[in-house]
Amino acid sequence: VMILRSRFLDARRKRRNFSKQATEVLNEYFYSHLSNPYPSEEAKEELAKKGGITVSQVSNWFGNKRIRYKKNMGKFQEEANIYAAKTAVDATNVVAQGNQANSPSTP
Amino acid sequence: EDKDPACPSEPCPNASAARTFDWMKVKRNPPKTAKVLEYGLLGQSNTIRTNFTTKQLTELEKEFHFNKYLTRARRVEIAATLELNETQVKIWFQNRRMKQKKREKEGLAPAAASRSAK
DNA sequence: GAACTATGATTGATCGGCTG
DNA sequence: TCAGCCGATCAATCATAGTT
Repeated sequence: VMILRSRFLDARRKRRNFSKQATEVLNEYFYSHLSNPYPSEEAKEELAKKGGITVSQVSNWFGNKRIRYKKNMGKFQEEANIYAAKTAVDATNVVAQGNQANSPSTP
Repeated sequence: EDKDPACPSEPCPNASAARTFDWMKVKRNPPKTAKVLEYGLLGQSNTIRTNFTTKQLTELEKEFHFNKYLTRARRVEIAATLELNETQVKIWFQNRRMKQKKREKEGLAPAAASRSAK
């Protein structure tokens, strides 16, 4: 019953941090959709493409981000402000409603 | 550029910056796997994620190769042999199938993957 | 270079929806 | 009506990369 932490055998765990570009794209999406940071499959594919990572990695990133963000919101305030200024689309409630012709403030 | 006056104290429900949305409040129910076993040492339920032993994992993996899906009978058998709940065995197979699918999906599209040549 | 922190991945288990 | 499955997610933990 002791340890047994034989988690060995997982040499596959050779982690590598994402590129600045990938992190940038992911954070932009996360903070611009802070009211509901759950990208659809299509959105994930889009993010994966932009960031040069796999869809699974995008999923892992959001999973980790959401958990860690809510665990310690204060720690992300600064980061939130930085990205909040970049892209602001999201409004209180998610969106949707049938309009889709123009986006108010977006270059 | 001034954002918002930031709210000093209180659960200011209207701060554009740090608002608490519903998804941040989501709480999962603790695992039912909490067994109070023989001893009456309950108190805090063992809301801990079961750690499968290497032996159990090996057997499960072996069975998985034989059958991706289990029959009720087989599940009961395996559960007894490995000293696990039927539910744990069932869930393990479910997760295993998903893992398999994920693997196949990924291992089949490495396509172009060259960022910047370092 | 040890000690601590940030972060990507893994995985047992939960949640909601669908189905036979 | 209900148990099993799927797909997504949670939550805790592992192991490594990056900081201090």
